[in-house]
Amino acid sequence: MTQVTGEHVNQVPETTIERLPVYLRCLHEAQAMRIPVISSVGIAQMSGGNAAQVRKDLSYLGEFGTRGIGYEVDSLAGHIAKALGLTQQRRVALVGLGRLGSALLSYGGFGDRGMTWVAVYDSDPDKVGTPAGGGLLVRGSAELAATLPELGPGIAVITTPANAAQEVADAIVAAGVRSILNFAPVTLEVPEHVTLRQVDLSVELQILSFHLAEGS
Amino acid sequence: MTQVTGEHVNQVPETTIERLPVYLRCLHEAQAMRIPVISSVGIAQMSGGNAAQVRKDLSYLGEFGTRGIGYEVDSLAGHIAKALGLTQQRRVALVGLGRLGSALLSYGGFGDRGMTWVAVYDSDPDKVGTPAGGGLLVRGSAELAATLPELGPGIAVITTPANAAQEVADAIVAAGVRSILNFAPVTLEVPEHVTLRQVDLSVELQILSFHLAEGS
DNA sequence: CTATGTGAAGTGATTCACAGCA
DNA sequence: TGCTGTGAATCACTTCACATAG
Repeated sequence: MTQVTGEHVNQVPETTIERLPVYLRCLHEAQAMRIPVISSVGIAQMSGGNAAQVRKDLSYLGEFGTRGIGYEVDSLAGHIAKALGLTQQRRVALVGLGRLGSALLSYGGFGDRGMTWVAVYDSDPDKVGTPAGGGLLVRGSAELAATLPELGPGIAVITTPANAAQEVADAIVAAGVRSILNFAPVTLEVPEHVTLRQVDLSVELQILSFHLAEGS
Repeated sequence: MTQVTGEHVNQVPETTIERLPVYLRCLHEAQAMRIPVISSVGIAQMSGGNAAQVRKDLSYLGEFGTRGIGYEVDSLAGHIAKALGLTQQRRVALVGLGRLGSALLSYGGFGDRGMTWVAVYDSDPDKVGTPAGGGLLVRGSAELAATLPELGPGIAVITTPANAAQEVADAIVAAGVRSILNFAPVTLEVPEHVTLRQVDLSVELQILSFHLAEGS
């Protein structure tokens, strides 16, 4: 399940925003294959979408293609990365160093593209002070309110147990963080101006279960 | 990012299906708080949604409420669970026992509600034969085609590296699995009749990054 | 002749607003 | 009176189809 709240007189539709990172990944694959130019049909095939939609999505960002030719891969990747705000490093904090939190930290996939971990918090005293990866030491959750503001992350990831998540979210918001990615299976309440995305693994499985039940 | 493909002369809209597990979670919370009856407004508050939408969503499944009163919590939870196919145990296989795969296995959250792990595969020979949790031993990925059909999972979860995911998906589909939850950051191609959901952590962060860039 | 960019049409989901019922 | 269930209205996204440019 994904959910977004936040400021909205959206120029670009939310559904388009959700596809842009996928297009970007396809363009990086094309770069790796030394493909210099790609058409909307090509992007659609790689991303599992539809060519008209690719064109409309890209048109929200500007006019990057050449009629009769297609899109120059490097240039288009640059434009999408810029639209996504990936040209500046994004500072990200993690709260909750359980198995899932550890997995995210060690996952190089987004360590790469403009995302930098700047802090890791956990409430377990045994973990506090130990290395968390990336040269970071685990901080105690009690320190969160005191230390997060100066670290200045734009994004915080919550991987705490469900019962701690709202309290953590409140502290994160109070520290000025404007975007939250929550993996805890609870509905968080955040102010209007905070963007919240919810990823719930149990919800995903239940959706698949529905389709199995329906499928026969 | 989430994506669904599959058979569709959908009675129930996909967006509704995505909210049902959330409503179910709220009802379980209400049960834990010994609340016997809840209104659409109450469910909306707990789930972060809107009351009219809650009513419309539930109306796709049947007429479970009492006018002037609301919904009986236990009964509604039962109806939603049934609609989601959670009254029967769902057999789930995991492919790729890295950090993320391990985290999912150990996450009790869905071990509970109608989901049972029936097999774990990994390509690392050092892991094969070792205990994976829940009394399961890790099997080699090479065995997948031979052993998965008789284990008969309805759902498979892919947590392999990106470059292995399509091959794994092909084997899974060939083994008769009809629902796939993919965490590998690639666009998978699956036949029409297979339901695919994609969870990409990097994509989620990039979406949040967009909103930061836009927000000021 | 090819492929983009985009109004217009079509489709689907959300919200409204109220009839129906306890 | 209070709250559900639901047509009707609204809003948003997708798809079509073609003018436009190379």
